[in-house]
Amino acid sequence: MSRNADGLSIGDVAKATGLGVHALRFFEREELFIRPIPRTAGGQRVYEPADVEWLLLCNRLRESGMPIATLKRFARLVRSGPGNEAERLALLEEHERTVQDRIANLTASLEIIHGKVVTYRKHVEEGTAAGLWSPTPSA
Amino acid sequence: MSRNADGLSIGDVAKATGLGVHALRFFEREELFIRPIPRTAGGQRVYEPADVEWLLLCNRLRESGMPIATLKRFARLVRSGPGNEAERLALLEEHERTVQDRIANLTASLEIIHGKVVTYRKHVEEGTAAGLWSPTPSA
DNA sequence: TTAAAATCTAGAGTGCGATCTAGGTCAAGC
DNA sequence: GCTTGACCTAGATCGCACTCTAGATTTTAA
Repeated sequence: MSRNADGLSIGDVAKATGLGVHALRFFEREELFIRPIPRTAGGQRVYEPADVEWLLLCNRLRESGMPIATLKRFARLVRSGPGNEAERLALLEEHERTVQDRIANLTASLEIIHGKVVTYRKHVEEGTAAGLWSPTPSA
Repeated sequence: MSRNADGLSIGDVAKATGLGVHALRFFEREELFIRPIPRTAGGQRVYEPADVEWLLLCNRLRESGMPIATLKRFARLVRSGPGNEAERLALLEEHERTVQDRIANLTASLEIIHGKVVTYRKHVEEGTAAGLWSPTPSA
């Protein structure tokens, strides 16, 4: 489908990134691309593979919890070209720390959840009730 | 603050759980407690320590991504008393898998982000530009 | 050539999870 | 007794990130 010679339609990009055409138009309105997306004579967007690559990174950043506002700052830095690499680095390092913290926090929660699972498993297998929640706490 | 003999005010519980009085009232409307919270003659909520313990677990479950709807199902199971431990276990096991997946996914994203960080760090230190995003992808 | 599928814009709507507002009532300390 | 701060209800509002609608236009395939 779509356009010749590396020209990708919005539908192609949606398929390649999992993002959905509405989301892609939303991304453009929010200035999350690293360049203005050109149009055909008829006004339809023409992407290229590098846009897809960028969107795949965006997906990773979003999945790892980066807010749109931060992604927008990063896109703006990239869009404005060479010379601000230290700023881009600082932004990515900050996000890296955030993700590390998030993983640590999730791991801590996981241990607690796993503890509950073990307790319930033992109870279900053996018929004891120690350590389980009862509907009337102390009263 | 508060009431005598283990009776905790909503403000006490807010402090103890970090949840905020609005959130606590919201939780009650949503039936996320494991028992009906009693009131003073004047109509003010009276919590006890076991409610705080429950809320701390709720915090862990929420932080680890459990939706309110699922938490509500879990609370309903606990509220309805002994006999459904196998269901509670199934719910917790399912959530445990979800959290494990989430950690794996975050870890994968972290590796990619770290790769970018390393690339940018090298660039900033050495002044090369290989592997960095430029504003006009291929054109 | 023409029908069907994809795309366009601007703007409204959705879902989640709180969070706040308004207009009071209750309770603790001086 | 009175002030001050905490608390009450019901319902509105918010922030985020999409997601969809409507109605028109463009593109592709038969």
